[in-house]
Amino acid sequence: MENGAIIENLRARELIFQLAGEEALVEHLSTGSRTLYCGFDPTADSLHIGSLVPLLVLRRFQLAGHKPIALVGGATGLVGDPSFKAQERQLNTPDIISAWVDKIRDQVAAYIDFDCGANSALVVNNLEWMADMDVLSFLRDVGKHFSVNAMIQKESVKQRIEREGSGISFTEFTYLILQSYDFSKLNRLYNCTLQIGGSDQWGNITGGIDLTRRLHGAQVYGLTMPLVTKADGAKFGKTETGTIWLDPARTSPYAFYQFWLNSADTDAYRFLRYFTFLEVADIVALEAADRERQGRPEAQGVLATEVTRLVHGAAGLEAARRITAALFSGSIASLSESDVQQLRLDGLPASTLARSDFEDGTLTQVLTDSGLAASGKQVKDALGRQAVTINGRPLGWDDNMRLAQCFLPEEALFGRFYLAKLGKKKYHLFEIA
RNA sequence: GGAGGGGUUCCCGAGUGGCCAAAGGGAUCAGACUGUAAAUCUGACGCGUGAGCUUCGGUGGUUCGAAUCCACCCCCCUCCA
Repeated sequence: MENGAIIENLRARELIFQLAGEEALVEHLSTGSRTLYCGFDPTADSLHIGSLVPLLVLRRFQLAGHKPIALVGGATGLVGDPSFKAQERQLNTPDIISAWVDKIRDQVAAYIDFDCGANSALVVNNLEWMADMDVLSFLRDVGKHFSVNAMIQKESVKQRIEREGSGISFTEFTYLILQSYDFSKLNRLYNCTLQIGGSDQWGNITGGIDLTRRLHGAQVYGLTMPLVTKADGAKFGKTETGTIWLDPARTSPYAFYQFWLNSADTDAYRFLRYFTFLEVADIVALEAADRERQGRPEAQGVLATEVTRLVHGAAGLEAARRITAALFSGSIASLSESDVQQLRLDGLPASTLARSDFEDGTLTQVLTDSGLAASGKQVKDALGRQAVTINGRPLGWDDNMRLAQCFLPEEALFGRFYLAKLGKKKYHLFEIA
């Protein structure tokens, strides 16, 4: 791809929300290989799929011949970004943040290429330059360039300032300045001239553009991507089981695959643009083909396949599909013993029980403890609707107290496995020790 | 430091002595319908199979009885100094 075609490409993928310095930026990108960055703050020990969009855009830029820098916010994570947050955030300890930084650095590194010559990627931590800055230098050399009048006008903090019942601490208010300083610093260190981020980062990015000009007289640019939304208005990236994380220890490849497979029709094509490297023309063709056909569209399957491979690799995808095939084909009985064991290794939720555990206790207890159900009430509700099965046999309300009859020895797969199912989509494998 | 407003179950938000496990909405879960969709309808939605148990910032108190009243404390917001 030509250096400059990247903007056109991103536009076709609907990945551009706002551009700072549009024409100049296109010109800038067309005339050489540039350095750009995106920041990722450690707010947990893993990124979630919301961060995938900017991460992949970094890679898109790299594929177009530009040099990406992934910045991990070891310093900014200590402060907390107030942008569009309704409430002040709880501060985490430096120890915790530092541990998170390590994990996120590794995670981020998987999406960009560190060994491709001149435009090899970099990962940096803003603690490198923020740690030794003293308060007075900060206030005199950096803070002096910011107008509080302008800062309180930022849309990102407006609700915190104007809304009755909320507020903002000086700490979080200062976040904008820290992130702005990052940009100017990267501009100095690596001649970084573009910052990208989610649309919520617009205020922080323009702050950095202004500061870089004031500090170094350099013209730099910004680009934001749209916030990922869902057709039904629910928050993207969350499911009943919680957030969809990139870390396979937190969200198994199977769960990850299922998440994408369950995308709404109206979202699937947009997500294909956002989260895959498929050509836009191919996505358009797929959409047209799906429209022609009756029944289930192919888009979700393609989406799940592509994104799972991207994040969890071919092996992760393989595992996810294997489980999906086994569970949704209804042919659990046809699985071999090693298949069943493989399911467990592949990330199907599982736990080990002893026969003696069935002597007393209740089914609701067992299913709740296993994590299959959130509460006994849920199990109770499902039992009343024939929505709980073990190895394919539906259980009723009467079975709740008779645990041993739910797990009959003769019904065990290979003498020791029970696959419990709650509703249509939730499974848990029990192995008898 | 002063004056005022506020902290309710995942979120928003009603509730000012018993009828309150706490309205309503959202989110979520399950069932029907389907395509492992959407929309719609139904049910659940603090915990417990159950009797029952534990909740309304915290601690004490008043009362037969408190989310509701009182005292003190903690936290948040607004204005003043």
